[in-house]
Amino acid sequence: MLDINILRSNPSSIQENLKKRDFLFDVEVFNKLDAERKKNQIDTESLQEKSNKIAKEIASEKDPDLKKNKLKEASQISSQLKESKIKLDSSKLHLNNFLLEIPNIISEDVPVGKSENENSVIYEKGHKNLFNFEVKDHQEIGKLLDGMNFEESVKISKSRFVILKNEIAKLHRALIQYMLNLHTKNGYEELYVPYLVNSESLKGTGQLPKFEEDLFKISNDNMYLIPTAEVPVTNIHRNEILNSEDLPINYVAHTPCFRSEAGSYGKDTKGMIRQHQFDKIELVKFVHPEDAESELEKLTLDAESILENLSLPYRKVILCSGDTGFASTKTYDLEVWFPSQDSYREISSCSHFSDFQSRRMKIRIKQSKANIFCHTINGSGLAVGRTLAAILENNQNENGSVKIPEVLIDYMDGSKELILPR
RNA sequence: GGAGAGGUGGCUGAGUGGUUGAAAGCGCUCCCCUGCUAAGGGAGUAUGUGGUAAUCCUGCAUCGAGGGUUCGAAUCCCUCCCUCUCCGCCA
Repeated sequence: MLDINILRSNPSSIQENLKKRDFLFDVEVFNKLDAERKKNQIDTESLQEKSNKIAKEIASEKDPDLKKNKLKEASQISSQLKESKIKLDSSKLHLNNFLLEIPNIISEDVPVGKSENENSVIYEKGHKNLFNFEVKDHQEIGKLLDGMNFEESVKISKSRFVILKNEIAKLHRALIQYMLNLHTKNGYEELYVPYLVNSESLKGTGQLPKFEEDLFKISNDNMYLIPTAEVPVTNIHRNEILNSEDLPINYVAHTPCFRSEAGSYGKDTKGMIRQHQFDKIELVKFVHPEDAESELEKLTLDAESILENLSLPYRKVILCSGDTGFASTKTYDLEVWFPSQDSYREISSCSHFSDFQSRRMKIRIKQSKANIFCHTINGSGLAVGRTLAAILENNQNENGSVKIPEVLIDYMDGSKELILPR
């Protein structure tokens, strides 16, 4: 949610900025809604004042006749007040709904563009293996190793789920352990959090009200499966006033993530790239606004360190304005190399939300004068399923066996290679 | 799931229809006094949102959340959420 005071004082700059997203901020509609709200609020509050005053007078009025008159008057005010409140509530609701649908403003250093084609690569890192044989994709390797099954999961669930087995299931687990250990060593506090959250939490981080169709909702309760650990972790401090000496707060959490993937029916139908359920390690920071830029860089580096240590080739991309998410002011994507697709694919998305989320969630920083909203930053560190798939593809041998990255060998009880079953 | 008790400011804790945004204590901040320390005295100490250019002034709201009754609700009624105790069930 944007600062309503800026919308009032400088609507054209906001409008200009949001054009970069192809979002039309309708100033006229806004002004109309805000003026309506203002009028109703002033009306209601002055009636309320009158009502409060006369109620006090009644309490101390001794003369029975005067008291009777005042009661009559008070009764009239009260019914006017009731009507006025109804109007006020409705105008507040309209204004609020309007505000909730406005995306965050785009940071000045974000390139302007319409779609992901206009994202710009900052750098590429790591060595792409030059395979002297025809590379297999990860699902084929998974099958050869008897570690990945997409048919059984359809039977027990539906498409876009996977069953991992044996050494691949273990590698999946090893990745989680490894990532959590590295991040906690780098100063992130580890959390275990609920996978079901209420709608307030989703509103706080920005998934609701706009993106309900991307979520799985529990039918017998007003709860949703989390689409990312960002939701429970960021909402930990909802409605809180933080002490500035406690900042930055750094959290890391591993959770499964559930996404309906509505609207992506044709995309990535094979393999583990796009699933309804996947595991992810999420990094979340609560920071002072002044530190936000540098903290985003830090967090992105922390996510990158996993890719580096796993020796996976990747690149860092800054998303253009049109591809930057609703709540974000600036986003870096980390994309890992998939040799079977001859392309890079997103494996982490590191975003600075400025005070967009904290304003919705009312997360403030204690100041001597007026409290300010803190800034939130988060990113994957990393998506586990995609990391697994990337290792299988990048580390494959001709027969389908796979070299285990050095740093994971201990986590695999000393195994250096995933070998084909006999 | 059943029975009962309860949710008040940073904390403890009064308050059962009318100057209660809220007593008192603790904590915290500032000032005074006391040649250190200890003790004492005084003042202040929530959040949000309006009117405003304004940290001055001032209105309104907030005693778990949302409704209702009433001229007036922290106090009465309803629904929901949460906490505690006992019982049942259970990874």
